[in-house]
Amino acid sequence: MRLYNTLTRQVEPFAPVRNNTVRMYTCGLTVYARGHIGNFRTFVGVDVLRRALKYVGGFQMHHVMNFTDVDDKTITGAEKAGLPLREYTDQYIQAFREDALALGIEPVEDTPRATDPENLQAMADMIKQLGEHGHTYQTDGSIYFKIATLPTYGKLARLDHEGIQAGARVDSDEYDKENARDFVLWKATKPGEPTWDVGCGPGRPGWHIECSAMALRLLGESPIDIHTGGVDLVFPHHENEIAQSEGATGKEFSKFWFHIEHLLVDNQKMSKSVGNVYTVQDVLDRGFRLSALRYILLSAYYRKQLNFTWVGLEQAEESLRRITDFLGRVGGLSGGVAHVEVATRVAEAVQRFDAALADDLNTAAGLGELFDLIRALNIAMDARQVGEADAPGIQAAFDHFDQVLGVLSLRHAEEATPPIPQAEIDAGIEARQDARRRRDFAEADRIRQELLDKGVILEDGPKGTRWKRR
RNA sequence: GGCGCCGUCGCCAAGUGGUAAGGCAGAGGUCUGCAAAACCUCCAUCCCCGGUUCAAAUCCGGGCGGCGCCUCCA
Repeated sequence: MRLYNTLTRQVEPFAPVRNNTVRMYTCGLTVYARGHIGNFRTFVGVDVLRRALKYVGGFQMHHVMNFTDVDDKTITGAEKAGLPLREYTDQYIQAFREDALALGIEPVEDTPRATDPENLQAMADMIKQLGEHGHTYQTDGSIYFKIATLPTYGKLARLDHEGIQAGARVDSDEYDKENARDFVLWKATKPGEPTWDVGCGPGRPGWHIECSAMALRLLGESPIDIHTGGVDLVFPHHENEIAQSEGATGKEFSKFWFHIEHLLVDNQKMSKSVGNVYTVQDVLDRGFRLSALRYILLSAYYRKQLNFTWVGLEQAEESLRRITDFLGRVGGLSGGVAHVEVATRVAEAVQRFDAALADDLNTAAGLGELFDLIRALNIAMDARQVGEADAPGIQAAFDHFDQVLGVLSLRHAEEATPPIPQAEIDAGIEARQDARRRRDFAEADRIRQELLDKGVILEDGPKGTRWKRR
């Protein structure tokens, strides 16, 4: 398996440093609001990485994804809502879990929260360690990381430090720093803010320290194998995580840095001021299924910006329909022996699919292989060169594709939920069959239209009539 | 201002030196009570201009256009 590494700006062969288990950390959501579809591009992208490592690479996973449940936004939000911080962030964590599930994102092994006592303790320990190594200083009860003490600072982002220093838009925090590039590890208590005293003086953690501390606490000794997140985290977040972790341990923090490009809406980054922020719920409200959203996210290379449009969602619906229709056709095969040619063609497709995914997660090329196989098998089925005995092998191949893509099973679950009671559909199909036998086609068409209006499409095939969701 | 990415058919999107995958949409046909689905056929020379090469969408230079990062941010 080969992956692009932001640290080296190159595609490199990947293997876990320790044994067969990949130790991976993902910077999760800051839970001050419901996650938007841009957030979920990242999380679906990470999910595909995770699945590819498991099902193509054959590795085990120890995957940590955190929730940032304390920062300026969560504190302000909780205050506005009149809720305790923990209670306020709970609701968005819950919402994230629901959205993630609905998008077919596999649960990860650990989902720590910054304010869990053991994590705050780990942060304090790391800050102490940094102090012992001479990387910190204090001002007014806050503790800062002194970048000048770490010569390798900037190796990930490769930014022009002089430029940062001279820039007018540097951190406008009220906290005093010796140097604009320095960043805060622990913020001294301010009136009305939540505060913890775990050995760094009363206060709350800076943003970056939580990820360093939780990653090493849960994944063990560095280097970990992969650290992931959205591109916008490269600087300063990930750069600072490296500074903290490597400053504290003296060892490399992570072998691979994996970043997912932004989802754009209307060709722009989503932002509240532009008014182009959509949530998972918004997609549902427009009558789309989340399998279509996941499909869109899968249809482009993760390192390229992806422009989200509603037209694109419609196209994704249709593409997905082609796959599920094909699978339905395979499921309806009857009679006939197994064909060697079919098995060979299927094996070829699986092999190519895996190769595409192993090549830095080329899901678009993988989908291309999948559709090529569909065409080939459709032609073969028309020529009656595919038998019922071939079906399990074909099914197994698509199950494999979907272990990585995670979109067909999602679609299946959606399809299985009828828009109207199953009995009503069955009754309609039955009544229509009667009408057709009587050659009362007007009545047959009326019934079909009636069901269509209720969101059920009927299709007549050799094995009778089947239905699917509109 | 600094750094970086991108520009491939109407739309989406692979391909990064050997003569343009795939999906959606569209046109014609086969099949069907009619549909739907499926199948067949058709549908691009890769933003522009130079250069390197036997050979470039793919490499180099210069334009034009879009986006992102440099500040909280997926």
